[in-house]
Amino acid sequence: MSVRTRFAPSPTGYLHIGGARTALFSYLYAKKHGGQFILRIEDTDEKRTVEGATEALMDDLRWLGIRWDEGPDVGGDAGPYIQSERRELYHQWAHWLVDNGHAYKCFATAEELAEMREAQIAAGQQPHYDRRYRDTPADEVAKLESAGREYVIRFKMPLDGQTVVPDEIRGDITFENSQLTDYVLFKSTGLPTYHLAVVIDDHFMGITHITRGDEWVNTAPIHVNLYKAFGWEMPVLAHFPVILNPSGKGKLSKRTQSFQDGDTLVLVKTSEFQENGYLPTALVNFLTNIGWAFGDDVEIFTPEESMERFELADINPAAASMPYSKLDWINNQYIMQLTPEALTEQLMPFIERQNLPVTQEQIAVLAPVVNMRLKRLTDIYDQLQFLIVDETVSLTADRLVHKKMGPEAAIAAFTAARDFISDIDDAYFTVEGISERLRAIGEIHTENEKAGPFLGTARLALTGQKVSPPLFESIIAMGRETALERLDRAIATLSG
RNA sequence: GCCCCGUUCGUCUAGCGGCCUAGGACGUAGCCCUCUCAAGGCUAAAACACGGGUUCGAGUCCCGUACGGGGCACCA
Repeated sequence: MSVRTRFAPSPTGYLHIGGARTALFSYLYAKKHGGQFILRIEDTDEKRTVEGATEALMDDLRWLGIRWDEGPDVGGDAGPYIQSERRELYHQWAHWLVDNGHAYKCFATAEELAEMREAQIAAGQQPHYDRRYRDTPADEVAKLESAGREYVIRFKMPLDGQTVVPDEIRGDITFENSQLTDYVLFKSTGLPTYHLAVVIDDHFMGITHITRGDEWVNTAPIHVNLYKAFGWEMPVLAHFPVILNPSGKGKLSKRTQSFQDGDTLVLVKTSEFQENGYLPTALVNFLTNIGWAFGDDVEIFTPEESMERFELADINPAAASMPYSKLDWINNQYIMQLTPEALTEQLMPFIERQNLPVTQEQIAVLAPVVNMRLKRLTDIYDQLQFLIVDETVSLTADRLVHKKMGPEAAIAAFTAARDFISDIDDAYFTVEGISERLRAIGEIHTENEKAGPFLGTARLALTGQKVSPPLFESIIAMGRETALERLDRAIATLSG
């Protein structure tokens, strides 16, 4: 039988980075075995369902390159893939459980339950449902029902003994049944709770491996007992460790927090990563490295490569925090792998978004030399600074004179450079065409015949910055006119 | 509080009883390269939470303690 896994988010907002990793691991595992990866939307909580969230979730998954074989948009033989469209099925099986003695109707009202909890707490007990309707006689139930009383359907959990949850990552986890109670399977609203829906859907969708975050470990005994009650074969279970805040304190927040630099940044929805200049390929690589390792000391790899080795049993069960600085490094590695053309293409939307006065041609000139300077695509803004604002206007003479050159030599060098750039043919106004000569000019006019000092002041004169992208590329990017204008200004400043 | 899970450099991890004087990566520091900044190369500092067992031998197995995380809804 082929492996089938699923990712089953609730449509309550954007894809959380932890959810993205859960989806990714599930996807990798299915694909490693040539199986299917299914997307299912769990919208049984009407109050929390957010309009448009399903589309947003799918967009985020697509952006990451995670493709599902069956799902709400593409369909499939086991559909529908949205739980709210499967009400009949849940209703039918919930009542099957009641009819077969595995579940019962509970007529307790919310106030009644609240009262019960208060009393338990006052008595120093753990608050828990006291199974008050578990053994209500059939005629009594019928009476309550015909009186129009609302009810939920609760599962008859075993009263004693143990339930063993076999987990692919952690091994067998044993729970004392006396610690558990009769959970609600079917709400008075006519919709199932997660526990009922997940078991029914996973069964009828032929899911072979249930993969999910480990916040579900404690409720897994319900699922195990439900499978037993239904007489269905239990899929393999794997609970992934949670991702912690960068500080290592607490679960990565679900709230959208503002993007901060350094260790404190906490990002949530995937599109936030996109907006902040991360490549999906890099993010996927990064995420795969949390809780799982490629092996052989390899850090950079494609999803296809990781698929060959990916095993659920190899996942590290310990919670991990997000190593964001490593994300930046990986992102930079992927940016450097891009061809200049591909990088230019990635960069242009960021230029357009900010409405910067920079052309695609200029980006293309700089792409090959700024790629290793970009941790994030948004770092391009810093690199482009000299094209966006002209800071050379505020330069003073003393800043344009290097101590190894002196004022005379500086003027001579700048003049030579100006004349050269002014006279050169268009065909030679290229990085190759100008670099050798400009370097030579620097060497001639400097004490120790090193080009460094002149190139440093030239950088300042031409970009207005002490730090800039490589000088020759910057000159070509700004164009002859701008370069001459700025050199003239420098010469005037030095002469004045 | 109760129940589950976890604990290797600051962080992500390798390690599945002897190959470990504990390996890699990020980050940090230094050096080299160099037109600045990067990138790249080299080097350095940096960890088996603690206490008991088991064993000829424990980072690796068992128990306890501490700490961390998760869960205790008609939410998922």
